Amino acid sequence: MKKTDAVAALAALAQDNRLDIFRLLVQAGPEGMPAGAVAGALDLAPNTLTFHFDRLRTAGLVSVRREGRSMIYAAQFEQMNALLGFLTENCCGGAPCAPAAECKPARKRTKIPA
Amino acid sequence: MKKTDAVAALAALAQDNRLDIFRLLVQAGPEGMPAGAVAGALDLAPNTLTFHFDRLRTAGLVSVRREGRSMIYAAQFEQMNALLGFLTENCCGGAPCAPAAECKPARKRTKIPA
DNA sequence: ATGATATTTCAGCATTCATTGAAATATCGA
DNA sequence: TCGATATTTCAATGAATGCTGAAATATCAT
Repeated sequence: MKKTDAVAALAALAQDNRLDIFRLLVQAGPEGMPAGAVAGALDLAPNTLTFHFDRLRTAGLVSVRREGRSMIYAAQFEQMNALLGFLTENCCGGAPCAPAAECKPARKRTKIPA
Repeated sequence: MKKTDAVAALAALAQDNRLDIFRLLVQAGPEGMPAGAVAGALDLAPNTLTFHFDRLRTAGLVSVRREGRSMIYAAQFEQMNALLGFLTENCCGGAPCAPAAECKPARKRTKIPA
């Protein structure tokens, strides 16, 4: 990851609502969740939400896909891992001191038992 | 670490010059380095530098101490580790997936051989 | 096609941010 | 004390940010 990307990702996460949004998506897993659900969960105006999604997407932290009339947003775990890697790689003047932090959710969740 | 602190730390790092400054301090180790040395290394105006140091300090990412007429700034590794912890703790919906990333530089470096 | 649902686009506004220049403060050496 | 060095403070300015409201677009059900 280049410094520019790191700054973009950090800036994207450095805002109350966006950090909430991202954490929600991270917890939702790789399948993501529709914009409306996020709006409901965090009580945000839909246009405000679009604005923040855009910033997260530009930073490569989330992806979108359309599903019917819903837009499904999902966290991009690889980008988050790259950011963690970038932050730790400059640690301790090159001496290996930090294990690379990573988050590898299961690709697809088999149906959750009720 | 509370969300507020995380946002503050992320915002502090989400800027070109400050990310450079912080990385430089991280590489300098816990003993830190004088403001002037940072200014020289990154070619920044001294007042601009003070502005950024302030932001980093408010976010708890650096500390200062006076030494003669120099102000020695040092990275606060614990705060950085707390931030990494915060980012990974919300990973994977609570499932343990990421080892806590940490950076623990030696407290004091014994004289470096020439 | 029509109306309803889901989301985005656009214009505007107050706030915050990063930088600059000039002046102030603190410490050291002679 | 005087001058030099190191850093901070203050005021000003242009740019970016986050939010709001109104209108546009896309999809679905009938």
